[in-house]
This record gives sequence, C-alpha cells and structure tokens, in this order.
Amino acid sequence: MGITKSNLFTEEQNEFARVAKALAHPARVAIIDHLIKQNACINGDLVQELGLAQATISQHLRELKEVGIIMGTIEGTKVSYCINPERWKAIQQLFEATFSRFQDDDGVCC
Amino acid sequence: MGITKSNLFTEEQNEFARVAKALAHPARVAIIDHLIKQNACINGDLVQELGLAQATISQHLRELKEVGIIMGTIEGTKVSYCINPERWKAIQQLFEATFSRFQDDDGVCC
DNA sequence: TTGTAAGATAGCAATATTACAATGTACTCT
DNA sequence: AGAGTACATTGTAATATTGCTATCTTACAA
Repeated sequence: MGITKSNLFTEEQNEFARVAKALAHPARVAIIDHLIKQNACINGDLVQELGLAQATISQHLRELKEVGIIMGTIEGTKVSYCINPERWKAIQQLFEATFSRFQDDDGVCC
Repeated sequence: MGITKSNLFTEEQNEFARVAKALAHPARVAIIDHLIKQNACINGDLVQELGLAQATISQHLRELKEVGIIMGTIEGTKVSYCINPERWKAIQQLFEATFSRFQDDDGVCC
C-alpha cells in the first residue's frame, strides 16, 4: 500500500524513523557532509559539488529542512544553508540513546 | 525517476544512507526495540507484538537482515532473531563518527 | 505419509520517492 | 523598467516502498 501505519508505533519510534529517513539518501548525506566541511555556511553551489540537477538538490534540501537538521537564511539572491546545532545535538542524543540501549552480553543470543 | 544515482557519492555516504534507510521505518525500529528489550532472542511473535500481518513483518525482518543489523537462527519450525553485536557496534561507530564531526562553533553560521 | 504450524515468497494495489525540465518568484544590477 | 542570477515549485515519468492475501516451503508430529 505504500502507506505507513504510524499509529501502531510509539511517538519515539516514529520520530526516530522520520529522522533516519531524512538521512536515508546519499545525496542528503553528501549535503550534510559538505555543510560540515564548509563550517561556514555555503549555499547551493551544492549543485556544482554533487552532480545533480538544481531542482533535485533543492528538494533534498527541503527534506532536510523539514526534519530540522538544516536551516537556511536568504542572502540577497542566494541562500545560505547550515546545520541546526540544537537539532543536531538532539538527533545525536536520540541515536546514541538507541545505540547504547543494546549491550553485547555475548553468548546469550543466536 | 525513483532511482538513486549512487555512483555520484562516496562509498561511505552510500553505506550510511543504506543503514539509515533500514532504520527509516517505525516497524523496523519497533522490531529492534523489541529485540533489545527481550535480550534473549525472540522469534516472530513480533506479529502479535506489532499489529502487522505476518508477511509484512517477515519482509521488514529481511530488510534488517540484509544490512546485517539482525540475524536469525532456525530453531525447528521457528526462527530466532537477534541483534548482530559486531554489526551493531560498527553502525554505532559509523553514526557517532558522523555526528561528532560537526562542532557547534556557535555564531559562525546562519 | 498426512496434517499442521511457522515462516518465507510471489504478486498485487496504493502510495511514496527520485530526478528532471519547465516555470515561477525574488532579488540585483544596469 | 529590463535582464540576469539564484532558488523554489510544479508537473511528470520511472522506480521503490508498504502492506496485504494467497501460496509455497520447511520442520515436526501423529
């Protein structure tokens, strides 16, 4: 059906999945990588950097913006994007919490 | 087009995205949550736990298995699934590395 | 062997995603 | 105003995902 039954799951699980989905495309990972490298905010010369069309990049940027990972400020005709530090930290903690919940009590399992 | 241009990106970016995609569905997050809680390996009574059809669960399990996050051992007619400890650790590090690459040099940005 | 139980797989319908060309919008410069 | 630049949005085509029913497959029990 292509539609996710979100109501079956907890808010946390849905949130985790939502963030993961934003990170689930290499172009978006590449955008984030680039934004981290160019610590100062860069604009859509991502189009040059990655080999995708301008419209495609714009769409990926929007998805990242929608989950709050990045934010953009208009500077004349250009737009400066950058990582949202608070959100970034929150997401980092969300993932760390999940990952650290599992302990390898080796031998218990399969 | 629905097809990802993986060749444009680095192997790391593709790998990160691939793992993120496996985590990008609440049902799969719920499965992992459940496997962590029931430290001992449980089988497909996930069908009871989550409210999805058996076939759907089976499909999600396969996706998690494909990226190596979980593994299953056959026990008679049942299958015991559990987290793959090594892979889990590797993924944890992959994410930690990415998340810690960004420092909030506050004020630099937007 | 026949039946049964637990999972896997195939095939389908509905919906989502990816990517792009074309177009729209907003700002800047002359 | 008119032209150009930088993005965003819209529309569209191709493909992927989600979830299900129905149907294997495998292991075990009688």
